[in-house]
Amino acid sequence: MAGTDNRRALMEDWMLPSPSPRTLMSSFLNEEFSSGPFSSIFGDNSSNKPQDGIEKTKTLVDLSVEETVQDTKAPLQLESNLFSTNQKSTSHGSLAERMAARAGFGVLKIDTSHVSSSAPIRSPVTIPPGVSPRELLESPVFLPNAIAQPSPTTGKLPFLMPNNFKSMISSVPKKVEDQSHDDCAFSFQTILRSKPPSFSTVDKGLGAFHQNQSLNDSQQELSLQVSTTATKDETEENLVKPSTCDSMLDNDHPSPADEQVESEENQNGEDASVSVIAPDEDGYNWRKYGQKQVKNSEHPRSYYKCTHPNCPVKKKVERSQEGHITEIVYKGSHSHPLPPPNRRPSVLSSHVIDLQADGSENFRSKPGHNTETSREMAPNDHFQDVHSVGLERNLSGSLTTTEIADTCVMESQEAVDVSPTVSSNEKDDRATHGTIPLTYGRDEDETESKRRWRFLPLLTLPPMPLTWQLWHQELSGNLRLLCRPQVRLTSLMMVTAGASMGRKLSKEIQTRGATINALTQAAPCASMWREPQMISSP
DNA sequence: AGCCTTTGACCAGCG
DNA sequence: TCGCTGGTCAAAGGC
Repeated sequence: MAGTDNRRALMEDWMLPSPSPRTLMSSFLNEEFSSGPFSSIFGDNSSNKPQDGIEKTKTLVDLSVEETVQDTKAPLQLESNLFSTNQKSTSHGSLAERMAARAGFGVLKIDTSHVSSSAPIRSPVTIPPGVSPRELLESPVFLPNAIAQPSPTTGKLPFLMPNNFKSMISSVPKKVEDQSHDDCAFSFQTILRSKPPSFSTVDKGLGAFHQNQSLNDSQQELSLQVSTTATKDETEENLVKPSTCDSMLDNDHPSPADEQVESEENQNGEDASVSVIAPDEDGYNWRKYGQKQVKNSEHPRSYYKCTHPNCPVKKKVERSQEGHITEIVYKGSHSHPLPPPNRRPSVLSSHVIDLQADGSENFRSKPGHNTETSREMAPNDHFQDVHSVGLERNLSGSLTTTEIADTCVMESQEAVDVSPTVSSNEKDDRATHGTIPLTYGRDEDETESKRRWRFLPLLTLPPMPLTWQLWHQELSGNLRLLCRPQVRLTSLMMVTAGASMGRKLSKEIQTRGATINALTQAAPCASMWREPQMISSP
């Protein structure tokens, strides 16, 4: 990985007024998001339930849809696709429409030449037609109810990215054709994801977001999230089913149900944001204490307990043979805050990237929603869910289009100070969790940590600095990655690589929580990747 | 050494 | 009471 200096240099470069891409994106996003009714997309989930009294929450994630991935031929058409997609995927389009469109798969290419003056940047991400950028942005993580999709590959998605960012990743399933490419050739395709039902409120809130970006953003975000939240069942269990996403994403998905999702919950019910996270990666530490083949299920059910002392939370996870999570059920509420990312055992820690400082779990969410359940339920978690986890939340649910559209600028501070009401402890906690967005190095000093990071719009958004999680790996070596910058830009990407490279990357990602840098190095072809822009805080 | 996973056995609820 | 089923325990082993 490039040293910090290098990184910085890159960042600076990035900061150079070469906004074209960004501008495009912004305008694009603005248009897209501002105009479109989110509610339609997300559906109503606005129901907020107090989670406190809930003992069990069931989040159902339907991931059946997988992203429709175009073949790798179009791998580099990311930006263009996005744009094209936009057109098609106006926010107005119904899901069905989008899906239908998707079936058509015509990938448009965008002429990026004007986007980025610098070299021939090929956009790594390809978005299938019919898919709106919004969808992309709304990665599974955003699924309302915690629909998170875990990574089929590992079964566990680190949702948090520990140190560096908190990026959580959700996974997205999808099928991709096998195409083996040179190791060097990586293409990213964005994966589509379903939208969570619950984002309606978000939509409404978006406008507001745009208007207020500043400090209040975080708060707004919170409120939005809260409102959006979710959908928790009255039931006490949270069931997460991946199928939704899958279905949305791809029809072809071979796997049965699919992929799992993760749910993060907010106590507030933000499920939405909830991102769909891999169950294992909800940020909490879990210990498997049993596995059983249940009668009416094709998949074995695994039983997990939260490893925190005295924490009664348990979860049941069903995975397909492929390792995809088909259902996640959380029971109980956490009696403790999310563990700091760096403390998290294996899974979490493994995700940590060298560069990362403290990640947030957000992405951790995984469990969703954090478990939504857990969050929802656990009083203590509230905060975390909403705030500290902040990141998670932000990413997942809260990320409104606004953020994205508006250059996605986040301040770490903002992230931290999501709410004035947050106690210092909570703040600390969040910080620990990595709620603070985009901090690159653990070592970073405050000054640095206080800097703002500017994220480029999704299309232009350079994956590099972002932490990506491996969602799934195809036999061919293709990787599905989920990226959730704190900004909430959640995106799924497909990396097309030769089998050998794919394995290599996969390992890297799984064991270390690959950073974009790592990917970049591995895939020189992905010249498009750029680090996010970091700007000094005012 | 500690933590986690695996896995067969055990327990409890229900019809 | 019995059998089925889901959930949990706990020993063994791995990392």
